Amino acid sequence: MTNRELASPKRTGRPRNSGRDSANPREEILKEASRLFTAQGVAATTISQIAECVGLRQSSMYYYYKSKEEILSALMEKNRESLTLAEKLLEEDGPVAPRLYAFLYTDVRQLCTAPLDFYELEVAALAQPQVFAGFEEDGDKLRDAAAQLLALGVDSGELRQTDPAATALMLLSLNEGAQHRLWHGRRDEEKASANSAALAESVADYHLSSLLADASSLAAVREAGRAFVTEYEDDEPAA
Amino acid sequence: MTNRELASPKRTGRPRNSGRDSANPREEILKEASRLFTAQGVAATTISQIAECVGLRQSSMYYYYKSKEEILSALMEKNRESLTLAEKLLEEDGPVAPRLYAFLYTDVRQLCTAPLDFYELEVAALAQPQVFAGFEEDGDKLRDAAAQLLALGVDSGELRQTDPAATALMLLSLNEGAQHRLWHGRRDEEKASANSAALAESVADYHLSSLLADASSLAAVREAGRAFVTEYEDDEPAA
DNA sequence: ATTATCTATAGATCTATAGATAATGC
DNA sequence: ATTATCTATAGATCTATAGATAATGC
Repeated sequence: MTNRELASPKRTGRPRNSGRDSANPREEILKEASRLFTAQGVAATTISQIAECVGLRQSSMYYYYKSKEEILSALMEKNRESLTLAEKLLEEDGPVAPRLYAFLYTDVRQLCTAPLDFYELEVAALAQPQVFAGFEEDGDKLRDAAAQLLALGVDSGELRQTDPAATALMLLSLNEGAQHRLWHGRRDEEKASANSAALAESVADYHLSSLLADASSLAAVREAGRAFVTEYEDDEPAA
Repeated sequence: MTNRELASPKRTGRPRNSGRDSANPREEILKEASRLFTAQGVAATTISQIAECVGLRQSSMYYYYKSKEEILSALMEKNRESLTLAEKLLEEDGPVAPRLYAFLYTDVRQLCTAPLDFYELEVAALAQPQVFAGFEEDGDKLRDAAAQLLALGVDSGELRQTDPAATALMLLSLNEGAQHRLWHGRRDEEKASANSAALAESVADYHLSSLLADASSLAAVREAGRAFVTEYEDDEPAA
């Protein structure tokens, strides 16, 4: 509010009618777009609505993004993090269960703090197959990584006997379902972020209760898993 | 194909341009609509497209449904069955675990064989709050029923110690997430229906592995649970 | 001169209504 | 006469482009 004068030291270009200004319009468009997409659904949201929220005229949006699909593509890029973590975790040594815990915890957190409900992205991908090429492929890779972790754990005896591929589907289905519940009830941005950590822990606990051969080891697995999580969190600089 | 003459013994009203005919246009519209909604998303589907698939002109759709929202409301009615089952199961006597199994199994099956991906309904509900009044309410009731079953099982010692309300969320999240995965990969109607029974069993097994105090009782619980399922399936006449 | 915005608008849908029409029913 | 469809179309959006304009930069 009060930073309007401070933050705009003589910007170039014609001023906005709305008076509002932005240091990084591309980012602000993504932010408002994801808010509207979540509140109304992607298809029900128009370029005009996004423009209005940002403080621009409808046609000025085309200076930044040529279409709604370009906005979605940009948002998608932010949804690809847990795959790299999963692949790193596969290469670690030592017990599997804590790595599985870390994977599950991080996946839920990432889904919950991503800029857009995962299901909305999926539906958008349906309508625009060519734009969203890598999308399905990433999903397959994530499922494979989870299945590999599970297979390792079954072999080592840490996890009870299950079919890794089928169980990987259970893992990812619950993660996404849980994510969706959090998003769907979302009105309060702050609260959702706080809740995402608690939710991620509940989900990871639930999975390991189902999977561990020795249920009494849960507490120790959880603690070791958390160590991985903080380690990898520190790797990436805070956004 | 060859039943065209047999099936249309002198119908009243102006004939369709398309030549095609239908004994129950309202039902056929719902069928084609849900097919298109699933393939493209609700918002991306137009009345014209539905009309074309049914073999009608766009404006003739208004003879049956006044808007896309009316079509959605009609589809929603078919998504309300597992709530009644859950409430019946709460009133049964005897061990809780088999009842929980039956509830979970039936919920997944119902979600998978419903005419529309549950998430699509939710997004539609967002956009049309007044039309979809009872929708959120039904979801709350279902969650409460699941929590009550869990609480009973924890009290009786059949299930391990958990927070019933939080765990109920896990149950329903996985069910919906699993349902969504099946729908999303859907091209082949026949196959999806066959898979839904296998998926429902996997999901119910996974949950009970997580929840049972004594993991070795799973096989017995599954069998007792199946008995409930067939009992209640026989109650309702086949659609 | 460059940049970021604006206004105006053509064209493409999509919705929803009015009124005509082609069957059967009586 | 009744029913189920049709054709035609007004009105409401929404998209996407062309070209003008109001700042700063040099």
